[in-house]
Amino acid sequence: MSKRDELIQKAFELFYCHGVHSVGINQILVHTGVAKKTLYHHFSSKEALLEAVIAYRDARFQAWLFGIMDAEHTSRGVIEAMFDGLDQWFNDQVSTLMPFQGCFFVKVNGEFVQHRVNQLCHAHKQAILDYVTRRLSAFYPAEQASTLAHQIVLLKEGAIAQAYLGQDKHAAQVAKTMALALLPAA
Amino acid sequence: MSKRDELIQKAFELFYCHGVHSVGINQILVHTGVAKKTLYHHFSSKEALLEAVIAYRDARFQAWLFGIMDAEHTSRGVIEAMFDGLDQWFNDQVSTLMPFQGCFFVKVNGEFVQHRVNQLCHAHKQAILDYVTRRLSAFYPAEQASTLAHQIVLLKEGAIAQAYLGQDKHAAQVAKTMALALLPAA
DNA sequence: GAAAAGGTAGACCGATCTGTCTACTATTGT
DNA sequence: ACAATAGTAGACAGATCGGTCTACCTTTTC
Repeated sequence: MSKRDELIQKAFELFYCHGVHSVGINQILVHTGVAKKTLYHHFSSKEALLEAVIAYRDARFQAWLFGIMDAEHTSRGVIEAMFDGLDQWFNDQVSTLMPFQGCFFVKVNGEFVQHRVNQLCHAHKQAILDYVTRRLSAFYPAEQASTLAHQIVLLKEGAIAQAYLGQDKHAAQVAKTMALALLPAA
Repeated sequence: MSKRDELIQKAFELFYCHGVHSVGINQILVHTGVAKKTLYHHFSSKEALLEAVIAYRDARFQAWLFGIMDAEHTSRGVIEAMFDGLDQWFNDQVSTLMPFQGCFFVKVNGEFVQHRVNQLCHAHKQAILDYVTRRLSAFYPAEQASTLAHQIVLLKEGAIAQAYLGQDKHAAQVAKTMALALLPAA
């Protein structure tokens, strides 16, 4: 793994756990053993590093989530896979994600206002909404698929919030029950 | 309004908008016109101020939310009032709260880890869960009321997340529809 | 009318922050 | 072989951070 990737990986871990503004550049350097010059060779600023971290997490998260949903080919299967995946994430059974500490994008978004970072975080959520909408469009008319997708991503966000701040490790199952009830009885 | 309350009020506004770690003590002093000595006369540290801010927001938010729900005396009425209230909040029609910028407690919680403020933020969410559970207990058996309450607060958190980061100003209505569908047809 | 409490302005301290820079070394591609 | 690239250690600059302190003023209360 290149020094660049090491920096992104470790910066993500620290940002995810402690928050962006609480973690200094020097902390990242100590934890990686990388020289400061090297960091600023790859990234023009802490903010540039943060953007790379966001892109990294976005790619990882989408690969994981869409990966388990792609394997399903019924509307019920797609939704079940999604919330079963969340349940595994909440209970730290997904090695490719880090130990669950809420949604990285929600956390980062909360530390900035009217900033490019906010657009990137929103784009991540939009990509998931678009994916769910597209998958449901295979089973329902466009308008119904869109409505359902909005409901399901709302349940997903609610489950993440409840699992983290609400400390409810069963939140994914609660959300799953509600999500499946939304699907028309075939 | 006492200087102490002015500090709490303005600190909340700045923390809510920019995040706790992004806002310095000196910024709060400039925006209030209060002397630094006065701040440290009322609060032993920035952290003590933050705890007072959390207590302030907690009291304000609960007074608002429980106020509109207390007026209802049917299960449907209670739930409708809750999500109608959220809808007004998301669309900046609640003067006692500040312009909507997501959940303050979710944001603050995300900036700390294994810290006293995490407990305080969790306590806020727990208080809301307890209130909803208690209100529903008037209409349903204890176990059913508890299950319903968990579902309802999950929908509430999902709505807040979608309204803020998802930029969906209709999220409360989406959640409301799902919430009402959970109630047994009387 | 004296004491106590609450207030102001702002200098100051030590720590930490992001980011720059010098000087040097190792690797790699052509 | 040589130039470009990637790397090291760490001093340094300038700004900002939370927090302390001196010196002085105003209001309230007994």
